[in-house]
Amino acid sequence: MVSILDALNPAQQQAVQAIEGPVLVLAGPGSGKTRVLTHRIAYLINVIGVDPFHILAVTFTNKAAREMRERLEQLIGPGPTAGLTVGTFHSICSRILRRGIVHLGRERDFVIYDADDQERLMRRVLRSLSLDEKQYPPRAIRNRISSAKNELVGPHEFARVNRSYYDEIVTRCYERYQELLRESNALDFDDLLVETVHLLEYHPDVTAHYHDRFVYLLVDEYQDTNRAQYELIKLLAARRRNLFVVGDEDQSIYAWRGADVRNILQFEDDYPDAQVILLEQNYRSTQEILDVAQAVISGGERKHAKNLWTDNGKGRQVSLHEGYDQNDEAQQVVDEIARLIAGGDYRLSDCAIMYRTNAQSRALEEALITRGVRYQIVGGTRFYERKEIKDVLAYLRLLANPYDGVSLGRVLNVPARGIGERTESELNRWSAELGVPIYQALQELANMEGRQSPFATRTRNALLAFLSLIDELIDLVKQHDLPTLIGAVVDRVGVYEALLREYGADDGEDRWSNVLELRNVSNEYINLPREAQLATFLEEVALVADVDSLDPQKDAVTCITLHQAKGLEFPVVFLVGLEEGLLPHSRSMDDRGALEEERRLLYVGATRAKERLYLHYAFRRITYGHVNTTAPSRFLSHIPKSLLHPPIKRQQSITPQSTMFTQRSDVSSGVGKGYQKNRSSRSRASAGPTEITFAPGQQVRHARFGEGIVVSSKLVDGDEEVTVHFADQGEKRLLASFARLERVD
DNA sequence: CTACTGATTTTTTTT
DNA sequence: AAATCAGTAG
Repeated sequence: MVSILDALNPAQQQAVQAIEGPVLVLAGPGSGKTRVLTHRIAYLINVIGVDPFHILAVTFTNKAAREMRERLEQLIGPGPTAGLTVGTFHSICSRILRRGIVHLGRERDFVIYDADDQERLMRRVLRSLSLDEKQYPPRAIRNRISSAKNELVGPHEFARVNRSYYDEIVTRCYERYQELLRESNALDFDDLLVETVHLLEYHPDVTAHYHDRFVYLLVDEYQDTNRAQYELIKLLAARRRNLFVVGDEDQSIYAWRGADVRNILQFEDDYPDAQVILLEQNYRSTQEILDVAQAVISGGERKHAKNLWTDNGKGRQVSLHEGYDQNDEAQQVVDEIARLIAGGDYRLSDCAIMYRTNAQSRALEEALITRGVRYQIVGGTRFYERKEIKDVLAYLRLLANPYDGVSLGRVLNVPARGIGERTESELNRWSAELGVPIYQALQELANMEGRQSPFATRTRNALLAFLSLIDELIDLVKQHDLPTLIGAVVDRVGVYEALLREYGADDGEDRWSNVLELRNVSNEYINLPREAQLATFLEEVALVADVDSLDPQKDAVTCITLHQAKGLEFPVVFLVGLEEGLLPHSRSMDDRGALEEERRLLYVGATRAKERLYLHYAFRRITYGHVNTTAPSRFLSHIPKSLLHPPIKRQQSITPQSTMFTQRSDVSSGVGKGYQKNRSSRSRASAGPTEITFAPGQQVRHARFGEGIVVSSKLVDGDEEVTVHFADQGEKRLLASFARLERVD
C-alpha cells in the first residue's frame, strides 16, 4: 500500500491521491505521467477499495495499454487487475458497440474498414454516382468525410454547413458511402467513435449502464483527442464526474487527424471544479537535452509555458551533424551507433533513429544492413496492409460477414478467375438496382433461370462458381479452429499458386511466408470458443497499430517515425532529416498551425532521449528520384549555439567529391547485393521441399517468444515445421521459413 | 480477360 | 526510386 506512493514526488502523489471529481494533470515530457496513471489506478483499487471492474483507462496505443497492465500487475499483483478495462478509444468503442449491437438496428456483427477499405468503398460510391475519379479523387473525398466524422458532423449537417459545389458532391458521396457501409455491415474507423457517441446519446439506458459500470475514467494523451472522443468521454463521465485526464499541449501532434488541443486547454471551463496538477520535473532526460528541447518549443506560440527541470545532471552536450546526403547521414548515424556499442556503455536496443516520413527509413535501413547492425523498423508498409495479407483477410472477413461488399469486391477476381472489370461494375450496378448487397445479388442470380440473367452464360458461370466457393468456405468456419480454417481457405483458394504466378518464385515465396505468418498469429486465438475465434481475430487485426509490434527485449536499433515515437524513451536518440521541407514538412509550411505542430514534433522527438541526443541534417537529399539541395530546419536556429556541440563534418573531413562518389556507389551496390542475397536465401529456405535444418536440443531464439529449445522438426508442405519449447511460452510449432529462428550457441 | 510495357504520378504524419 | 496507371497485343 505504501509502495504505491513511495516512489513518487509530491506533485505526483497529489495527482495519485486526488479526491473524487475531475482532475487535469498537465504533464511535461518524462514527468512520469504514465506512472501517475498507473499508480492512480493502483491507488483506487488498493487504497480506496474500488472494484477494478469500475475503472476504465484509455490509452493511445494498444502497446501503452499492455504496458500499463503489466506495470499494474507488478505493483499490486495480477489478481486485482482482472476486471479492469484498459484500451484505446477504438478498441473500447468496438467493444461497446458489439455489446450494444441490438440498438444499432443491425442483426449481425460488423466488420471494421481501414483506410484502404474506405478508399475502395469510395471508388464504388463514385462509380455508382457516375463521378469521375480524376476530378474527385477517392482519397480526398474520404479524407473530407473522415474529418467530418471526427467532428461528429453527419451528412445532413455537412450539407448544411458546406455549400460549395464541390461540397455538394462530397455530401452526395457521404450519403451514399454511409448507405453502402450499412449494407456491408461495416463501420469505418471513424464510425467506431461516431456510432458509440450516438449509441450513448440516444439510448439513456445504455448510458446509464455504463455510468454504473465505469465509475472512474482515466484518459492518457488528452491533448490528442478529437471532437468525437471528447464527446464520448463527456458522455461517459457525465454522472460520476470522476474524470482523470493527463496530457501536454506541447506534445499535441495529431491535429491533422482531427485532434483538438482545445479539449485540454478548456478542461477547466468544462469542469470548473477540476483540480489541476502540474508535473514539471523531468525524470527522463539530462539538462542539456531538456534545454535544447525547451529552446525549440519556446520559439513557438503556446498558452501556458511549462518550466521543465530535472536533477538528472547536466549530461553530454547535444550535437549537430551535417551529412553530405541521406546516405552519408545514415552512415554517420550507424558509425556513431557502432562506436557507442564498442564503447560498451550501450546496447543496440538503447538506440533509436527517428524521422519525419517513413520514406526516410530506406537509406537508414541500407546503412544498417551494410554494417550488419540489427534493427527493427516501425511503420512503412505494415504487415496487415500487405496485399497478400489483405487478400486473405478479405476472404476471412467475407466468411464472417458475406455482406461485406468491399471484401467481396477485393477477392472477386483474386486469384484471377475470369471476372473482369466489366463484370464487376455490372454486378455492382445490378445489385444497386435490386437494392441488396452483392452477395445477395449473387444468390438471386443462382436462383434465376439462365435466360433471365443479366449476364452472359460464361460470366454467369464464373460468378456462380465464385458464389459456391464462398459458400463452401463458409461451411468450413464451423468445422475448424482458426489456424486450420486459414490453412484450408488458403489452400482451397489456391493462394500459394497465385502468389508464385503473380510475383515470380522469389517474391512469391516471400509473400507466401507472410501468409503463413498470418496463420501463425492466429494460433493465439485457439483457446477461445470456436465461434468467437474468427470474429475476435478480425477485430484485433483491424485495430493493431504498428508500434504495438515493437519488441523492447530485442537487441536491435529502433527506426521509427516521430509520430510513433510519442510515449517512448531511449537512452540514445538520433533525429535525422532536420531540414526545411522535411521538418517542417513542405506540406505544412504554408499553414501557421501546421507549422507549429511540426515544431512540437521536433520537441517530442528530442524529449524521447534520456542521455544522448544527436541532431542530423543533410546538405542534399534525393526526393522523387532527383537531387535537391536542402537548408537546415528553421527550428534548429532557435537553439543557442552554446547548447550545441559544434557541427562535426565527417571524420575524414568532407572528402573530394570523387571519393564521396566511390564511397557511396560502393555502399549502395554492396547493399543491393547483400539485400538481394538475404532475400533470396530466405526465399529458398521456404521454396519447395527443404531439408531439416534444426535438430532436437538446438538452442534458438524467436523475436516474440524469446529463447527456447528445439523439441523436434519435420517437413510439412515443403516447409520445415519446428517444435520449440520456450521457457515462458511453452511449446510452439513454428515454420522455419518465416519464424526467423536464430540459433543460439 | 490477362499480361505486358511504357508513361505518369507520388509520400506526411496514423488510431 | 517505386508504385500505379493506361494502352495494347495475345
